[in-house]
Amino acid sequence: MAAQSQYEELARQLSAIGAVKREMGRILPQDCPPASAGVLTLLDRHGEMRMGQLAELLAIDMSVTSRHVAHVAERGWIERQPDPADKRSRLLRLTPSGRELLRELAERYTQSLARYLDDWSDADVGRLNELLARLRTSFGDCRTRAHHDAHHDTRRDARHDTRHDSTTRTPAG
Amino acid sequence: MAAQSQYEELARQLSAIGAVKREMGRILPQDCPPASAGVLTLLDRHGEMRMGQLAELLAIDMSVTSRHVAHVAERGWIERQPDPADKRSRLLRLTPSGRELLRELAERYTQSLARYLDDWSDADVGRLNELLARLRTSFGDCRTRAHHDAHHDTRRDARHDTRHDSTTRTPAG
DNA sequence: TATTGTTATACTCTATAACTATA
DNA sequence: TATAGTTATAGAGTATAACAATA
Repeated sequence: MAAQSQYEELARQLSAIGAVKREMGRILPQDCPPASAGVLTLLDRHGEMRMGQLAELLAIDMSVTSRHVAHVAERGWIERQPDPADKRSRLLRLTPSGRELLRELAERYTQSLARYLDDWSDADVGRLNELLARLRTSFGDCRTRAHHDAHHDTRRDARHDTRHDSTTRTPAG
Repeated sequence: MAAQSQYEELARQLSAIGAVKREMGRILPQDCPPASAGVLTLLDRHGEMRMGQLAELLAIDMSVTSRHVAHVAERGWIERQPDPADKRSRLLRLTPSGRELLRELAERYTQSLARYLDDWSDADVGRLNELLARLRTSFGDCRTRAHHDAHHDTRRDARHDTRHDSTTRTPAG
C-alpha cells in the first residue's frame, strides 16, 4: 500500500508515457502500424492461436482485433486457417514473411532503444520491464475478476486462473 | 547499455501498457477525456503558461493542444487571457472550477490505483515512478539531440520528415 | 519573413451494437 | 440459446498543411 501522492504521480506518469510510445511507433515501416506489430509479436511469442485468445492477450475488443488481424493477413504476414475443431473459429499463424518482418522490427526497436537508453544499465532496463509487467498483471487480475464476478466485491482472493501465461497478458478491454 | 533481449522486451511492454492507460481513463468523468485531465494537471504543476509551452510539455503538436485547450476552456476549467507581451499568444490559467475538478480527479485516480495495486509497496510504486520519469527524460533528451543534429538521425523510415517545427517536444511531465 | 495559434483533413486506435455462421 | 468472428458506426487522439494575426 503506497502513499496517495505516489498514486497521483503514477497516474501522471502513465498519462505522459504515451509520448514515448508514439516515438517508438515512428520507427515502424510504412505498412506496419503499431497495432500490427503487436499482433505479430504476440503470435511469435505464443504461437498459433484463435482470434479470441489474441484479443485477450492484446486486451482489446475482438472487433478491433479482427481488423488488426485483417490488416496483417492482407499483407501476407499471417495465415488464417479454419479450426478443424470448431468451424466458427480460425487459427492464426505467422508466415515466413511475417517472421522476416518481425526480425526487421526487432532490429529497429533495438537500435532505437539502444540509442535512447545508452546510459541505462542492463539492470535498470530489466527492473523497468519487471515493474511494467507486474503493473499489467495487477490491472489484468482486477479486470478478470471484475469480468467473471461483476456483482461481487473487488477483494483479491480466489485466483482461479485459467490463463496460460499471465506475464504476457495485458489488461483492460 | 543493456542486452538486445531487454530492449525487445521493453518495446513489448510499452506496446502493451496502453491497456493500463485505457483502464485508468475509464474512471474519468464523462466530460473529461484523458487529454483534458493531462492539460489540467500540467497547468496545476507548472502554473500559467502559453499554448506553445503546454504543447511542449504534452509532447504533442500545437494543433492538437489547441483543441484540447478549447475543450477545457469551453467547460470553464481554464481561462485564456491575452498575453500583454505578445498579442499573438494567450496565457492559460486554471480557474477555481478547474482546481475543483483536479481534486476530484486526484481522488478517483488514488482510489482506483489503491484498489489495483493493493499489494504493491510504497517503494515499488516509487521505483516505477522514477524509472518512468527517467524513461521519458531519456527520450526527450535524445529527441532534442536528434533535432539539433538532424543528419545523424537514423531512426526514421523513408518517411517524409518535414518537421520544420522548431519546437523541441519533450515527453510531458 | 518568421512565429503563435487555429482550423480543416486524414489516419490510427478503440468500443458498442448488429449481424453471420456454427455449436 | 450461446459463442466466434465480422462489419458498421461513433468517438478520442494525433499529425500535416493551410491559414490568420502579430512580431
